[in-house]
Amino acid sequence: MRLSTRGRYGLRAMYELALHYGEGPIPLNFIADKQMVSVHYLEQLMAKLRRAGLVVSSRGAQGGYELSRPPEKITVGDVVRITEGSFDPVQCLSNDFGDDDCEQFGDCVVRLVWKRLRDSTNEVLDSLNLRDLCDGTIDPEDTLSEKS
Amino acid sequence: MRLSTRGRYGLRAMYELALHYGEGPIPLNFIADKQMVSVHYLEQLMAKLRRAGLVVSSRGAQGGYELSRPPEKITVGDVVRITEGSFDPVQCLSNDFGDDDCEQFGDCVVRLVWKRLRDSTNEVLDSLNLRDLCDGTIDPEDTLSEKS
DNA sequence: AGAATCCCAAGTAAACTAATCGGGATTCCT
DNA sequence: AGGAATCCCGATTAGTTTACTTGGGATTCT
Repeated sequence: MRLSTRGRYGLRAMYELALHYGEGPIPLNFIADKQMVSVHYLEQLMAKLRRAGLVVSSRGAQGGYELSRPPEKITVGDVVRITEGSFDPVQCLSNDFGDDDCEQFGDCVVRLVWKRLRDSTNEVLDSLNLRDLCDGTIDPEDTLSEKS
Repeated sequence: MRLSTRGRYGLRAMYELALHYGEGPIPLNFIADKQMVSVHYLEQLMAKLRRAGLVVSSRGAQGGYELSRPPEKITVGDVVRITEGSFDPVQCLSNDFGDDDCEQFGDCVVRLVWKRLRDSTNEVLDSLNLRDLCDGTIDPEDTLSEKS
């Protein structure tokens, strides 16, 4: 249950883009410098995020990446689901898994456990958006912050 | 963010032991048959659980494994943390990670996200014990069941 | 004695991770 | 027009992890 660098770098990159939202395209080498990651590796992550429609890119000099919509419209879950893959802890929770693929699909007790785990993961990560990260108002103690 | 077979088989094995709690030692081949897993592979998982004190073993004929305490005293989190490893999604959340190991340790925004993720994971998995699994009273819709 | 079981350590094929490498296609700026 | 800056794409690779398998030894019951 460890996040890969894809999810970590991906979110950090998106956080950086959120900080500079509205300032035009930000080149990857700017982000790479801040994070000590190779531009090439970041490119792979950004390609995924671009195909998913979370960022738009402009090529050529003065080009770069920017968020496709305002930071408050992009949740942490949006980002991590793309870069890291879905949160389904087990295969039998994914959409393309049929009843026939596991003989005890219907009444599998442990499956309910993994379902809860997935749901709570989605809930936590979707309760935070990129604006929240920029504002720095996340309470480290709260698990699920109630936004008043 | 996918669970390995260790966490899945481990919990299923413990669920099986919980179902037969009080009936004396259950041999591994009984569990292996039900789960279509090799006895040898299960042995590796049970070794971890035994070293962690969650099960006790008896050797020789008529031997096997049994829970070291009643099912309601063992949470799903207890089991999965042992077989799967801790839930720290990133290294900088683990105990042996010092402030010096990451220059922005103190005021790292994304780290707060991963912290929340870890806390909610622990919360969900510790809210269920092996007795709950046996009772079959888990509501598939609830993320965190309130036991009344 | 012999069967059933747990115990331990090593080996292994396949997949995955985290990159790196090399080059091509656009676009801006002068 | 030329050159620099940038994104874009696909291949390769070293290292790690996963999910086992193999082979045997120790203990206990009958």
